[in-house]
Amino acid sequence: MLRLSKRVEYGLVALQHLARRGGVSTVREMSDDNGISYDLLAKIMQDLKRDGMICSHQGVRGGYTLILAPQEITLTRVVNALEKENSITSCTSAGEGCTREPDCSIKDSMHILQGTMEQALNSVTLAKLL
Amino acid sequence: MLRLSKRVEYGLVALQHLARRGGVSTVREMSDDNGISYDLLAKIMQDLKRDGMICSHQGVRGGYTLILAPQEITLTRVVNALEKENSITSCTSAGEGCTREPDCSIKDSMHILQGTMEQALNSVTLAKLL
DNA sequence: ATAATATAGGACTTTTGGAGTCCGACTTCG
DNA sequence: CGAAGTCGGACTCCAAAAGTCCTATATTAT
Repeated sequence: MLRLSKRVEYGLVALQHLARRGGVSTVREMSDDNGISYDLLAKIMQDLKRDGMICSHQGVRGGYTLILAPQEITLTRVVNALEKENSITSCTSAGEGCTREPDCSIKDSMHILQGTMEQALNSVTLAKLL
Repeated sequence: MLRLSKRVEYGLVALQHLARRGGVSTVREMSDDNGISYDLLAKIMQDLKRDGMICSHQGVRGGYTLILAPQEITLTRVVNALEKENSITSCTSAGEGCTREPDCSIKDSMHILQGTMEQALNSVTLAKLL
């Protein structure tokens, strides 16, 4: 369907929340404010933290904080942080590879397309979503 | 996963086949040559025909023919012909609508993103895949 | 100390859409 | 007529996404 996953969608909502308010926000606060499953968002925040765009503080008065400038956070980065695969076809996936080998007729074309898409995702930053 | 569906992938392979060879090709010929399920490709060709980019001839010596110039066939058009939905999020879908209404904070942003993606898909034509 | 609040994360179930199959009908040419 | 095509509905199957549940660990306020 060529659709962003809910994980990415929720991740963007949360990042937007952090950027707009500044400082520390808890998962509970963000999930309640935006009608997102708490458990699901909690996992997403962990992934975003692993990437390094936010940091966490455990315990009472804890939560998450944005540590990169919104201009620095591209959609490509968010997608890569929250999804295992992001290749446009199996042809362009390192893990899978083209099933029509060795005579796949569109492999080269798909690599070009892959680049075009990544360029599009790269042109969108969190700053543009505020 | 932000991946093109197999329907679109197979559709592109078939369109490329038609463009390269010219004239009439049967589904059997295209499916055998490219290792694609016959039944699946048959449905795809019907959808491409409904769109108007190819025409069909039934009966013996029948098959499909490309009736538009490769430069005229954009990826957007192929995707629209082969997939019911192509909106980047439910927010940007006419049929679904945003579930975080009426206070969805990313709806506007997603429409911008939607435009960016369509622009990327529009920049790729069948002519570039030959 | 301890209770409350928060993240960390494994394991699981449910839901959904894509992918693929099967079968019967209709059409056309030789 | 019969072979070779497209046409199209109605399925099954499967993997990935989406969502849930539960326990552990860390931190702070009292």
